[in-house]
Amino acid sequence: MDFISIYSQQIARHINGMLSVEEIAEMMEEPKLTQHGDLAFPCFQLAKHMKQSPNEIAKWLAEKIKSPSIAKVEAIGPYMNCFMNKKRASKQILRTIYHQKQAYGTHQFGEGKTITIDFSSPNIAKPFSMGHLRSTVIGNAIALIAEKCGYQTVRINHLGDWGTQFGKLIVAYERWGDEKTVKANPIQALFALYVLFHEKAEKHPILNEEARACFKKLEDGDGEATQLWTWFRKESLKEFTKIYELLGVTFDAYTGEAFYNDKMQDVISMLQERDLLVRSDGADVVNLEEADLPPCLIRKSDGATLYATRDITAALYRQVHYQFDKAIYVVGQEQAIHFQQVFLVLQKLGFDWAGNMVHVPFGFMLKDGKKMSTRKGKVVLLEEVLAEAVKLAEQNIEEKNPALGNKADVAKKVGIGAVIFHDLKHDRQNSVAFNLEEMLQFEGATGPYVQYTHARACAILRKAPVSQDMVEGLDDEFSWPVIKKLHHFPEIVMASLHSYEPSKIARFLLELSQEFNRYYGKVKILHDDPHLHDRLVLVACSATVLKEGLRLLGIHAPEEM
RNA sequence: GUCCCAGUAGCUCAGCUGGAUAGAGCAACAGCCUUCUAAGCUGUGGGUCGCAGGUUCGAAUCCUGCCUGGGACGCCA
Repeated sequence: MDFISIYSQQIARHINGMLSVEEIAEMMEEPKLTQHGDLAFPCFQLAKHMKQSPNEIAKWLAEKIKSPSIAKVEAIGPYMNCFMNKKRASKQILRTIYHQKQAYGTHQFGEGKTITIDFSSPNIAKPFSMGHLRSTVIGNAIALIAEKCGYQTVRINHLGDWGTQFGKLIVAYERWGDEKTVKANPIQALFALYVLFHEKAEKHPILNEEARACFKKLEDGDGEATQLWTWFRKESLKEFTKIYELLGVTFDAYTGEAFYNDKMQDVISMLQERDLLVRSDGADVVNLEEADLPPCLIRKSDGATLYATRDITAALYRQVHYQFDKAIYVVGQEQAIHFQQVFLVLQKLGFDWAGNMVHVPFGFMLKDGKKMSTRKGKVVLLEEVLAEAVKLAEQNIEEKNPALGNKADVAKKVGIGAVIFHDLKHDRQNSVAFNLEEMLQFEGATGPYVQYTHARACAILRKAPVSQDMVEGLDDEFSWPVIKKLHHFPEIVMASLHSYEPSKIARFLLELSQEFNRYYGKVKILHDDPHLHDRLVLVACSATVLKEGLRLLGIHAPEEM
């Protein structure tokens, strides 16, 4: 049941091949105003071919079109507005959804293919800040959407557990830290040391060199440094796991940067064999001038490796290990050049699959108009924000539905859903200004609004469950906007994956909720008349799509709230 | 200096593969719960779509230049 092809085919029949069905479909528009029908075909192009005014053509052609699927075609100016046969269309749409249930919107084009998704990837020994929320929820949603499209996904948490920062941390710990403080409150203590290091290093730059030397020691397998590193990493993971559980995010691998420490030599040798490695100011780089990119640093002058070295190594490992058809990196936009460099170096090494790697950038979480800086200690902790959201949800429940059974569970789903949805409803490229008040808003265009709509639908179905599978279809003007929205879900899922934009689903859910709530306000669903059953099917289908859409964003849909 | 992203209602944002009268939410104001969950619905007010050119029958949307904000640009990640 594809409105556009039905209408396009009808038009093509009467225009003597001046335009192909595909060309017609391409021009088809969805009118902004409901009184303009379900589809609009502008006649400007035809006017050129037929050497008549578009208005005349619209008038003439509108009268020719006859199809059981189309109720009427109306010429308004140069437009031919098509009104679908609501009864017939809704019958098919509702049947499909009611029959497929949560499988509605599933695609097969990804079957047999694997996508690796590198996301979240927080730095060890630092608290999980609001800044990490974006990568985590966007990556998680993309993984869920990809799975809905048939792909097998490998979710990789490329932990920032290696690099000069550990040199800094170890130096700071040895100078100013003590075991007791760190043991008592690991992340906080380590983070304090990290911030302290940056403060001191500003006055005494020599500390930076000390840190670099210390990281080199770590890379070379120095016992004491390795012991500290192992400890720091373990404590951090414990902390992160708590957050991931709260958010409901899972990973298939926690292979961080350190994992590739003993695998990088192969890459360096490969680059040397192909004469790609060049000495420059004492460091080893790959020149990328031909692509107008700055050189990619592979090895520092002290011989230690860099971020790019590890990412290249990781890509090779992943290709061998997972044989990905596509590799996605959900990492902030400030790293765009880095990924261009990494992908290009892999291409220069002769790996064709480097063309299947894509950086999915996103905007910053801003605080006071600026990027949050971990180095200066200016962070907002995600854990605190989540706790605040859950608390607020609890208050809301107490106020609005005190009789609710499992309050704590629902509060968690609603509070956390609000935070995730707030992040995902924006275009991923846009920066998001951190605004706690806005994030904890439960009314209007929010996650709880969608959840509430779902809960409302569920409440009706509890009172009057759908009793049989037959669907006759609805032809009233109130249900039609809801049915049309439901019909769009599969294409939204696909578009959302192709553009790596979970926000498309988030906005779709808001629109669907709005249409459903309008319907709910205008029509007494449980009214006992011959259409009761079909209305209940519509409610059931709406609930299914709302729940499934939220699931794709990593958000729960409680049945009561 | 070069490159990337953004600039649309008081605020937060959709719309951007060109098409009819530029849409939501928040905030403000006015209504709607003896009837399916008011975390909802209905209505009112609010816009030189950053600026200036250009392409086109038609530009918020495409092109060029400029302005503003954010970011990136070899030994951090």
